[in-house]
Parts: sequence; structure tokens; C-alpha cells
Amino acid sequence: MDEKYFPQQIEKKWQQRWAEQETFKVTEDPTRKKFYCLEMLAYTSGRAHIGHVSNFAIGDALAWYKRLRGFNVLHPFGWDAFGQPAETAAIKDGTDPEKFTRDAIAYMKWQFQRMGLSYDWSRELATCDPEYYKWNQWFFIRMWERGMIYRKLSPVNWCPKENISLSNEQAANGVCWRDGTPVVQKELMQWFARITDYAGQLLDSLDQLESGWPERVVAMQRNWIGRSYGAEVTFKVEDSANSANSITVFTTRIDTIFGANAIILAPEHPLLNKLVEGKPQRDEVLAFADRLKQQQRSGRELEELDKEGIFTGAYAINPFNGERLPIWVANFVLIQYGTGAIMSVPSGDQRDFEFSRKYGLPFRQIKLTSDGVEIVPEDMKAADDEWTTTVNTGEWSGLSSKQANRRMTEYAEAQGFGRGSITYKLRDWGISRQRYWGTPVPMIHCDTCGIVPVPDDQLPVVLPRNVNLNVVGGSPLDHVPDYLNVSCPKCGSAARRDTDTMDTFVDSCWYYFRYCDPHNDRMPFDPKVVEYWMPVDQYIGGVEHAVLHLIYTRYWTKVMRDLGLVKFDEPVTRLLTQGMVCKETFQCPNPDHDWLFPEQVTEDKKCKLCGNSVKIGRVEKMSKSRKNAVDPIEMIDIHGADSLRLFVLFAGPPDKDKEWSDTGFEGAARYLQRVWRVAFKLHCHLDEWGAARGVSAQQARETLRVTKKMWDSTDPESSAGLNEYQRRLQRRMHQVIRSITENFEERLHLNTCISSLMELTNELYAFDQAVEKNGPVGMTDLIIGYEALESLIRMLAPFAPHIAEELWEAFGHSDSVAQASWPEFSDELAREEEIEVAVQVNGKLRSRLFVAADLSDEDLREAALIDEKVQAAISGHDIVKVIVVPRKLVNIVIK
RNA sequence: GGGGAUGUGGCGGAAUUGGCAGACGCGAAGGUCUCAAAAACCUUUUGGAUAACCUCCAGUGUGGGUUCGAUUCCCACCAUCCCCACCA
Repeated sequence: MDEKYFPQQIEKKWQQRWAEQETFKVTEDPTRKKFYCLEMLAYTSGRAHIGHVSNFAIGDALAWYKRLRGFNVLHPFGWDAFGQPAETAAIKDGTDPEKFTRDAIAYMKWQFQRMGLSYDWSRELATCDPEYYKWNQWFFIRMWERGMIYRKLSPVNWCPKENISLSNEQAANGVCWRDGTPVVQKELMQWFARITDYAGQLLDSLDQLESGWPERVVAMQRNWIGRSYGAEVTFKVEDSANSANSITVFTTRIDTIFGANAIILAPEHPLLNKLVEGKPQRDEVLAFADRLKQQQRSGRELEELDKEGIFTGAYAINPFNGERLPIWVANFVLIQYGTGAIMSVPSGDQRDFEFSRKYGLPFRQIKLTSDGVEIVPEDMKAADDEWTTTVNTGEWSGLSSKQANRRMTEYAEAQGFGRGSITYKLRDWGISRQRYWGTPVPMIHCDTCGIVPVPDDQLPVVLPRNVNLNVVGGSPLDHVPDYLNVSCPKCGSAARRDTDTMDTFVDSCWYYFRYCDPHNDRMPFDPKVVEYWMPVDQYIGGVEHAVLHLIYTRYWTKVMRDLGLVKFDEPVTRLLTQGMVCKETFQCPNPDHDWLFPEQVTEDKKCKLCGNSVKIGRVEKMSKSRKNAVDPIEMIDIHGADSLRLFVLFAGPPDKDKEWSDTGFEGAARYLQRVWRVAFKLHCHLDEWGAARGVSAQQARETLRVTKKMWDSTDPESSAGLNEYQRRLQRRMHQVIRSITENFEERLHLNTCISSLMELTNELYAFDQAVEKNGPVGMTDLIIGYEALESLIRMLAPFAPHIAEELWEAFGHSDSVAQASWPEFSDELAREEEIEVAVQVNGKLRSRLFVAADLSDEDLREAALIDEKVQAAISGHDIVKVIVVPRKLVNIVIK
């Protein structure tokens, strides 16, 4: 073997060999335990970034570990290939999204392969493959047949000049991205998935994820689904021409209904027109509502809107006490939530409070404060939403709020003007987009038959190529006659194809089911194969997907369960949300320069372009615009993929943000050099041993191999006869194996695994020094040294697989490390013979004792008490008690 | 407004059924080797007191509490970050 470590040659060699030998290809094997390790689908942005390295390095480490532990490991890879950015880029460059995307895949694949990741590339898929999106269409039709997908009018961002719909990004700041035309809201017929039918299930089955998912993701999902328990109460409208006219509100605090001073509707409320009909305020109110509608949608920016409202002229009757309540319209009531109408209780709700103050609506006290005081409405500075005790609440006065809430709901139910109700924040999922680069919606509009799905045997509906994306009016697909004009599958008459495409979140809902059976052309996947591989044992990705993707995919799984395709309910057992890789930023006060590259800044923090003092920014997420991005391929060119991966994993725990550091990266490379060098030294020792006995290197190696075979490294007897430094290395090896093994099984704090590897490496150096000092080299030295080093190599493989493979081969193994097994440890051999025990007096460290590890508590106690320094500290005091923590510490309590 | 975190040396970070705070790495300082430099290796590196060793004192955002003992558990507060947000 070479004396020096040259990562470039080694990495190329092993990447080629893995590809040729399909080292990481797997098939179902019911006799073996499976492990499904999955990183989130990569978006085809066109360029790899450090975030990819971090994401994949975590997954790859775990996949390697499980492989060495004997699991049948599924570790696949694929591309999130549809979506707006490819379309936007294609318009800019005058090319075709398909070409753009395929080029991006080709380039990124080359980049990712240089990271040396242990993927089964035979399962690779791209969501823009017709063989893949065919099944999106198949699911769409199945769901349509069952009423899980429906159509409704829904607003989109609309550019009135070009007559096309815009994504939120294209309509940023309320103007069209192309020429700044103000965007308006337009109602279009769109496809929706009825995810709200699953709201309760999605919420309830979060409970089973609590052990394997980050707390905050579960919390975010709970919050997003947003279940509220309350009541719907129906108020009759006074003097209504149509006696059926009534307004239903949703409230979580029916116990405060005696404090209601108004009914307030959302501007979009369907009853509004009827209510104001014939009223003198009619025109004014409707104009007001129209204005609010625009304001609410396009003005959904950060700042809170002022509360604005208008009296409709109509009144409703409080069913509990017969009071007349004015009916208002206001901007802070949302049509999407609850019933789109509320009762205003200013003393109990801050928004109602502000609104009522502004418009002079009356206050009434209906409960005590939390201190048990009666509230004087005039003195109130803010609403009070505590659950206390009711007052002025008719026959329910004097009850606890909770009790009143329950009883009043029951009363409303009995009287027929209300009922207990559960409301969710979650809304149905709009899954159609009026854009080109996505899965075509497989539906046909026929004038006689209505909406007809494309028959299964005609799937996939393939996205046409060479489409002009620069259209004015409608979606690009509206301008492709061959695509648009079809005959109705039912009656054969001329019909029109639906030109919407699907939200890309549909693509990512079930891709990892497809990995299990990626080439199936009869079904999305064979349920039997999926039953073997699923659920995903470990999913790794960014926290930005905590709600959307991770809720949609849970929903899709439940849908697939209801379609009879899978038997389980939750697709992902363990989830890890990896932190971002960040770096320091530099900003010049001169707006022409703004963000600077580090090399544009002088040592005393001045801008090299203008000499201004540069603001050293916070450590922020890497991005091109902040000029703090690090290109992974450049880094790989410098020190190799192993060093890059090692650094990213060592920089901090996987789920925390990490800071990029050039010197830290060099440190990782330095460490691998150290590993190489110590391996080389051991190699030399073996040669020395052979030379001393007049045998060839080949023979020496063979002798070692044979002798080592008889050595059971986990047998406690194997420590017999070892000298001090041999025993020390052996002990440390067992300790390190134990700590890394436990870490992989439980916390997945990979940074500390790497620390442990470094400790073992340091111990190997100490061992090597001791061997040289004590020479000549003996067979026991070689056995212990090789054992430790071979353990180190196998444990290094998850973090730096190329160098591990190369050293493994250099040590005479013909198989890949991937075929090796994880080193085993023995608690017995990891145990220290002599331990250091701290002795405290009244909790303060006073002395340390070096004692035999098996010393009894009683002896330990005695040893502590006769210690000189302890004696000095306790002389003249009474000993109250002595606490002995076995093998760790003695605390003497004195008075 | 609601929800979730985080806070430890010059820096990244270790340490959890409560038991020696600072593992491992980076940086820094000194040394060995060298004509020299790089690399490599060795030593030191929480702060303070002391010429120095031994040693002593303080110390895990702040203030309390529980305990023989708290980075760890409880209460209050401060700071920073993230997500959602007029959700009735």
C-alpha cells in the first residue's frame, strides 16, 4: 500500500467498482430483515448544494450501518422533476422543460455519484417519466370514482393582461412577474382532494408517530390540522322575508353567548346579498364587501389589517335570551374557517374587543376574571378569554365556564338551534395547476356525458412535447389542438381534454412506494412487495416539508389503504429533519456591492471594492444571493468526498444547523490522512515481523491471518496475557464499538460517532508508539493492532466509504466492506480494571482515588475516608452521612 | 396572538434514569524536525488568584426552588431562532 492517502484515485476506483458490481443492488428476501432508508426526493434544480451532501451523508451512513448489521437495506434514489421553475427557466432560455430537466438530472446525477453514495441506482425514477406519472393519473381516477376528488370554483392569481394564472411566486407583491401587471383574483373551476375527510384520522394517528418523529414536526402538523371543539349556533334573522333565513356561527365559547353584541359575517358570506336586499344600506354594504374581498386576498402580507366593518341593517335574534343583535360584515372574519360567521363577544375575544371599541358596540360582563373579580366593562383594557365562572348568563349563571359550555351546548341541541361541532383549520387540497410542466389531469369534458375519466387502458395521458409556453390566455396546453380535441370515451362525440396538470406534491406523495417495485407496468406497485419493504424505517429531509409534503403523503397512504393497496396506516416510522448548513456572510454598506464573497473582504474587514467597513453578518443558510454558498464538487476536488461527508456529519448533530468552516473541512481530511498513516504503520510492522523471521511479506500476512482466525475477539479470555498497552487498545476498541453501536441504534448523533472513531485512532497511535518503544514486534501486537484497525475501518465505512474500502482491500480482504459485518463488542472487555473515583465533601470535589474496578462499596467508602486530602477537609467536623455511587463517586456530608 | 425549540471555553460541539463540566475537532501559543518553509509529531489552552508547582475560588443565559449532589428536574424571567397566524 501507498504511504500517503490520495483520495481522488481511490474514490474514482471504488465508485466504478460499486457501479460495475452493483454492490448496493437489493431484492426482496423474506428470510432477511429489511431496512428502508430514504432521503427526500431531490428537486432537479440543476446543481448540487451542500444541503444535499448533508442530507445524503446522513442517510448513507445509516444505510451502511444497517447493511453491516446484516439487514437487507433498501436505499433508493429519484428525482422530483416536475414543477414551475423548470417551466420558468425554459421560457427564459427558449428551450423545453423536458430538455432542461433531463439535462439537470444528468448533471446532478454525475455530481451525486461523485459523493459515492450507496444507492441502488436500478430503482432510480424521475417523476416526469410517463411510466411514473401514469400512476398519478390512475390514482386520480380511482379517487374521482370514490368522490375523494371533486371540482369547485376557487380563486387563482390571474394576470389580466396575458389571461393566465400565476403561481404565488409568479404573483409575488401582487404583480405579474413578467411585466408587473397588477394581479387580480379570478375564480376558476379546479380539482380538489377531499383531505378534510381525513382530518380526524390524520390528527389521531399522529399519536403513533410521537416516538419516531421530531416533536416539533408533530406539533406543526397538529397545529396545521387545527382541531377545535365547539358548537354551531343558529341565529334567526329578524323580520326576514324568508323565514328560513338564519345565520349559523361557530364558537368554542358558547358559554359567553350572553355577552354577544353582534353577528359578524365574512365578506364572502353567501347570505349577505339576501340580507341586505331592500335595505337602504344595500349598495354601500355590497361595495364595501367587494373591496374587502380583494383586500383580503392580495393583501395577505405580513402586517395585520386594521379591523374594518359595516352594519348591514339587518338584525339576528340571540336564541338564548331573545336579544336583537346587529349583523355586520367585517374583514377579520374568514369565510374558509368554521361557518364564515361569528358572534362577537367583546369581553371574551380580543378581536371582538377591538372591533367593538372601534364601532362603539356595547359590552357586557358575563364572567369573573381569573382572580374571581367581576369585570367592569368600561375598565377593560383587553379581552379576557380565561375559563372562569359565568355571571349574567341566565339560568347558567354561577357555573364554571366549562360546565356552562357543556350544558348550554346540550340545551341548544335540545332546542334545535345548535349542536356540538368540531372544526378543523385544514382545508381541502387544491391539486390542479393551470400550467404545463406537470402530470396531465386524465379527464375529458363531454357536452353530453359530462366529466369522463380517460379509460385505464389509455393511460398514461402523455404530456405533449414542443409546446409553446409563451402563450397569452389560458394554460399552454389550451393551445395544443392535438392534445385538446379528443372524442368522448363514453359516447364517442367530440370532446375536450382537461388541460390542468397536477400539483407536484402529488408526485411526491407515493414515490417511495414505487421504489419498492419501480418497473411494474400493471399496477403502481405490487402490494406484496410493498408489504415487505414498507413502511420506511428512516426518512431524512428538510424541516421545510414538515407540513405540506409530510401531511399529503400521510393522507395518500390512508387513501391507498382505503383503496386496498396497503394494510398500514402510517408510511414513515422514523423521521429526521436535518439542519441547514450555514456560513458567515459579508455585507458592504454600498448597495452596489451588497453581499460580498469572503475573498472580497480585507483582513481588517474592509470592502476591497470601495474600502467601506464590511458588516459581518449572521451565520446564515447558504445561498447564491448571499454569496456564502460552498460548491460541493469544488470541495470534493480538493480533499475528496469522504472528507466532505465526514466534515458535514462531524460539524454537529444531524438535526441541528451546522456552520461551514474551511479549516474544519481540512481537519476532516487530516483525520483521514491519520487513519491511513496508522494503517500504513501497522502494515510496516507486519513486514518487520516477517523480515525478522526470514519469511516473505506474503507468508507473514498468511501467518497473521491463520493465527487471528483462532482469536475470538469478544471472548473475555482474550484479554489474558496481554500487556498493558495491548490491553489498553483492546479495551478502548470495545468501548468505541459499544458507543457507536448504541448511538446508531438510538440517538443517531453521528457527530459523536466520529469523535469516538477519532479516539480509537488516537489510541492506535499511542499503541504504535508503545510497540516501537518495546520492540521487537510480536504476533500479539499484530493481532491486537489489526483487530482494532479492522474494527475502525468497518466503523468508518458509513462515514468515509471509499477509504474504508481501500484499506479493507489493502488488508487482504477480497470482498467489499459492504459484505463485512459490524464489529462486536464485549462489555467485559470494555471494562476498565482500574477506575478513577471522585471524592466530594459536601458536594465539592476534594480528591480522586484510583481503585480497582471491582472494589466493593464498603471498601470504596473506607478508601475515601482515609484519603489524606479528604481527612484534611473533614477534620474537626461530624460526618452526617456518606453517599457511595458505585464506580463513580463518594460524597461525604459533614456538619 | 398561538405553537416549537435553543442558550455550555476564542469557535463547532461533548456530557441525561441527577454523580469528576468542557470528550472530539477547529483556532491559538510554545516546542521537535528543517538551511528555511510546508507537512508531521509533541506540549499547553474555561476564567480568576499565585513567580511557579501543589493549591484555592468562580463557572453551563438570569433569579429562585428541590437534593448529600443540578448543564441535567421544577418555577419565574431574559435573549435568540423557526413555524403558523385576525382559525372565533
